[in-house]
Amino acid sequence: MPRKPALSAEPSERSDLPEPAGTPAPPASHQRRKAERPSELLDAALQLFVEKGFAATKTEDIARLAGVSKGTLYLYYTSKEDLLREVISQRVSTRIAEGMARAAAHQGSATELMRTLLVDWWMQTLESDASGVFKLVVSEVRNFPEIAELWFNEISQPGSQLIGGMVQRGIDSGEFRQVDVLSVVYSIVMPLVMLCVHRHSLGACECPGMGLDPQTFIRAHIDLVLRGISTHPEP
Amino acid sequence: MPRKPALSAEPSERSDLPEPAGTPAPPASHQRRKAERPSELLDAALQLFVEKGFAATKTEDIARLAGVSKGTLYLYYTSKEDLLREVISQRVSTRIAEGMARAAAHQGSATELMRTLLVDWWMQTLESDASGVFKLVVSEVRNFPEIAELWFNEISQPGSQLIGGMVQRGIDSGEFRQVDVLSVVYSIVMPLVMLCVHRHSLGACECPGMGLDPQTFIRAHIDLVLRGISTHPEP
Amino acid sequence: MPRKPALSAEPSERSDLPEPAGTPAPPASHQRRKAERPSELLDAALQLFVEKGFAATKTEDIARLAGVSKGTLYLYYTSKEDLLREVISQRVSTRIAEGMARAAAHQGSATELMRTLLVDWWMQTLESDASGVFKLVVSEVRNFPEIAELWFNEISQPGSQLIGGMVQRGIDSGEFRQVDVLSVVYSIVMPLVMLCVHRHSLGACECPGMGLDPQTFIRAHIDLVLRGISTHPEP
Amino acid sequence: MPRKPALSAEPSERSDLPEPAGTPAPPASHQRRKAERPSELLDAALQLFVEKGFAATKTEDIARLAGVSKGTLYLYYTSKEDLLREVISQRVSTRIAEGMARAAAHQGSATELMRTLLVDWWMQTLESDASGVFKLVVSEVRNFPEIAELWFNEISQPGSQLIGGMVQRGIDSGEFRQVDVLSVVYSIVMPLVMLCVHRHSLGACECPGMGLDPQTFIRAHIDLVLRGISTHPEP
DNA sequence: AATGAATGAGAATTCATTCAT
DNA sequence: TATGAATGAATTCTCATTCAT
Repeated sequence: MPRKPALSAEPSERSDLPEPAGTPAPPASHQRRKAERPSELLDAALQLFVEKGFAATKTEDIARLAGVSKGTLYLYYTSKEDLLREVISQRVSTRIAEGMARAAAHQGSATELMRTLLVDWWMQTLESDASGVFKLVVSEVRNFPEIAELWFNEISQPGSQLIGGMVQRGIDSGEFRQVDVLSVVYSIVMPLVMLCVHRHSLGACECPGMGLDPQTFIRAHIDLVLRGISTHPEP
Repeated sequence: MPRKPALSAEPSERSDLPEPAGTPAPPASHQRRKAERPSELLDAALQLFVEKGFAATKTEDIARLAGVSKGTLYLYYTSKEDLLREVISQRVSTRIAEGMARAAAHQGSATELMRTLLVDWWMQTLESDASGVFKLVVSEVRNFPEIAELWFNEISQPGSQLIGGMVQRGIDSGEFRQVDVLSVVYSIVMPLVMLCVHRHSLGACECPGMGLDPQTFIRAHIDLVLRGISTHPEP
Repeated sequence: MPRKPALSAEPSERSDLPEPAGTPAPPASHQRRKAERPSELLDAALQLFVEKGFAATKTEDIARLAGVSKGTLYLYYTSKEDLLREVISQRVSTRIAEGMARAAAHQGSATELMRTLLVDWWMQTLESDASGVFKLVVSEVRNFPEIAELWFNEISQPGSQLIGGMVQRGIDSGEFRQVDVLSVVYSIVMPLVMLCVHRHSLGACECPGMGLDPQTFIRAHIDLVLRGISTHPEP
Repeated sequence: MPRKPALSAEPSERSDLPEPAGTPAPPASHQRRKAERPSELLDAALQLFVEKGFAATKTEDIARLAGVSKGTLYLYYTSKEDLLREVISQRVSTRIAEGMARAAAHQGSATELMRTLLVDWWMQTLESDASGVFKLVVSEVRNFPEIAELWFNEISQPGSQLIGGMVQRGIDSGEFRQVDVLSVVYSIVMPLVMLCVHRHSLGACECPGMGLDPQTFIRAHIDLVLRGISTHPEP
């Protein structure tokens, strides 16, 4: 029933824009649409679920936002809940994989790795749609136990391993003190997760805001933690 | 038919009966009930709103949990949304006031003040029902702009002032470096807010959990920050 | 890029090429299929309508059961209701014609004719798909007045004439008493119709069943009636 | 929100008219209605299910026919299917019990008993709403296995026992030949069930009809069977 | 002719709110 | 005040039918 979405969350998605002449015609619109629908629906669903919450989102609005009719949604997903599941598991997993690849490829010091990787990764995440998933999960887990499972298996656990691995590397190399790894991971991650959550809740309101830009905050936060665990804190 | 205008949750609600002058008159049991109804309804509403979210909570469930009938709820609150408003503004404000009083009374160093006050306050908050309000606000602000207002005026702003004041005190006294106060406030608060949010979302699931107890985390987190801003970090 | 229209499983679909003149050209297998489509659709529709009822049957299921796609169904029938009409009028009429032919050809006594013809005819009907039509008509006439017309003109009336004719023959020959012909016809037919209906309703359930095989029942029933109207009942 | 004026199909319902003075007021309308609702809904549901079939009946129509709103139906029955179940088990069981009581009380011959009891019972059944249940069951069993169970346990089995008992009584007393009891039961019952089914399907159409009145048919049918199994058939 | 993606009217069910008691 | 039966707008999901390919 649900079509396996099958395509990336990547950009350059959906050009209704006229193709440069000479380019072979795009695949027959019928077929092309079919291939893109699932992803378009997922985008629409994510946006609305994050903004309004699952229960307050109408399937018809998702469909309209994706540019299709009510019925079409059910050609690709069996239910609103199915859509919720897919939205969550599709949008973060790939990002985690990317992070792991980058960490594995890194040559320099743990401190350096963390400073660049964490800042980059979280900045990109924060600015992408994926950041909304954090708010969504936080808001809805208790209503859908299945989400908790998804979260731990596909996101929390691999994520902890990724960051914990970097901390451990620093301990082993003598850069960091003999801290409790897991505790540090949470100290690092929680404010950043919160930043994502914030962006889609209070941060999305007219109101004052927290008065500093995210990049500055992320950088400062990472520095703070690194200084906290470093064996040679810079003055 | 004009709805009773959503009176406050305060006791001594509208006794048209003249109190016997001077006599404290222990309230008759059903009188007492009557006086407590609003608060019981608020407790029930908070619990369910936090657990299921606003849209997914049924007014009937709130009423049942508070031990009254559906209709009764509407004698005290004009609508489900009214209940949401009240729930949010009632449960955190008092706690903030307490914190400010305690901070004002403190004599010793800023470091000392922060270490004790923040740990105590957040531990108590985390363990009380009030912690749920954080999750509730995070989940629902975007649907109810009014909540954002409540939040900033009654919670965020006074809270920032409380903590920012302590940081500033430390800077003035030379205990802390010349850091950006607001940035530090956020570094302090965000993980703690997140802890509250977490407790009512992923933390409420069966799943592994974050592996460390809250008190330890709070203490470690405050220490980390203090070390980060201190002019004389302990080794 | 127009997708090759996903042709049916059949090869060499659709030859626009002129057939070699003069050659009788045994119908290409796909030609045969094409010719049989309507009948296959009717079979599928009958089966599902009888089993689930008209309203609860999905056109897509009919199409699938007939081995074609949803759209194809509409190339042969204008609507689901059209299919219902056709299903009813096609499957019983032929059987009635057969019965009339056989009755006309018969030489012996009315008793003998009825004993053989009725038993044979109803056994064959009961075991064929046609038996389902009785259940279908019974279940759906009230929703489709048109069906009532079909029923009376094409089935009920000719059928009554067929059986009534045999009874009258027996009265005329002195084999039967001066009974009311129509009344006898109904006494004969109703249990047999009921047998068909039963086969497709309660008789199709797991449950105990009526404990006697149809042939025995039919035989016994006919005997009972014949004995009832006979001028010389066998002891 | 306009209150449904709540008039039932019943006459003299809802008397805004002044009650005759001195008459004790009818039970509080609120309460009285609550007590009658389930039965009114069942009546409405039976009528529509029998006429249109389960799938083609709209819950809203049932509600309207019962004089209530859509939502009210769900205060009494959990679903349309629940209504179907109840409709079937409530309307025939009582009639069977009545029949059994009467049979048990009978003193005279089996022949006499059957002639009077069967004719009476089936005439009453045929003319009551209960007759519709037969059509309903026949049309819907295959979609709802649960109905088959209900049918066998609450209707078919006790019914067979009731009639079979009478036949057996006649055999024991020498009135009837040594026939196969069950077979006779079916010969008796099937045309009568069919009569009920017929009344709510083809019999409800404008069309010619079967040309004889039910009472005559029932009488003739019973006579026919009795003559068929009697040891001393009257000429 | 055949396909199957898309549509949208329609049906079952839920739930905030009202109001007679 | 308190109750809970009743309401009906709103929401999810289905399915007959259409139509571009």
